[in-house]
Amino acid sequence: MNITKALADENRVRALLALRKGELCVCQITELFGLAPSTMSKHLSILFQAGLVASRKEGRWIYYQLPAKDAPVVVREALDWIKKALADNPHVLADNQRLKKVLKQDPAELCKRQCGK
Amino acid sequence: MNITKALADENRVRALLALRKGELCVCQITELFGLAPSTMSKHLSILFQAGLVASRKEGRWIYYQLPAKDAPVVVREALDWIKKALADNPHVLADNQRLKKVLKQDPAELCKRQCGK
DNA sequence: TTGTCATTTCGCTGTATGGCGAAATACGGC
DNA sequence: GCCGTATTTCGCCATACAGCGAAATGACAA
Repeated sequence: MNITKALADENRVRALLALRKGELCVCQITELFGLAPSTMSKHLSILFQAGLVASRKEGRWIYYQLPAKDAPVVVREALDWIKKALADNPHVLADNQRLKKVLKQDPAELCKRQCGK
Repeated sequence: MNITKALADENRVRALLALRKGELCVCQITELFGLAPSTMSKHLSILFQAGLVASRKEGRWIYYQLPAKDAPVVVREALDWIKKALADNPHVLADNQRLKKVLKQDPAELCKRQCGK
């Protein structure tokens, strides 16, 4: 039930799909969706509690990523389903495009800009 | 997204699992969960709009059932996932027991009792 | 047609949740 | 230690949604 509730919000699902290509720092995800850092943080925490993402600390940055292969079957199948179900969703496709641009920027500068807001 | 939202509510998921063994009339499902008929009706309508259940009219009764084999892949996989993920959920197991008792009763009498309330 | 009964729709209430900004926390650099 | 910065937590507001009962709808029976 944790999982289904976590998947009920569009932004959270889109965040999961954005992580397909590899881990992202919080400020990158925040930039990608244009939400407030506090909002994105809460979303990520909900995904984390559901076991749908893992996180890794590196200095001041926290990177979120999809869980490893040894994650529970239920989790992996949920993620597989989400990917298949929404791969051609227009929002997700647009996210892919915007993600490329975000990745081209220096994470440090992204973060600084967001703190300035 | 319709689907994930529909699966976000515990009563709706449990209703889906209750339909595994075969179709049920609205009053049977209502009896099973002890909710008001109007509440159960809304839940079923949400599941229906997500394509997660089908319905069949027989006289005054409306029977809900899991969708047929020709349902979209996304729907079938979502249902498979739900079944696997919650098969050993205590609520679901208890539902199974209560469902047996409900099925032993005459549907007509169930309905009559609920309207009386 | 009138009545009865199963289901849905409507109007309402209380709670859950997404959103933000401000304050708190955590961590590297000075 | 103290400052700057990334992230989270907290307090608040607006909206979404589950729940109910009452009224509306649809369908058989008399």
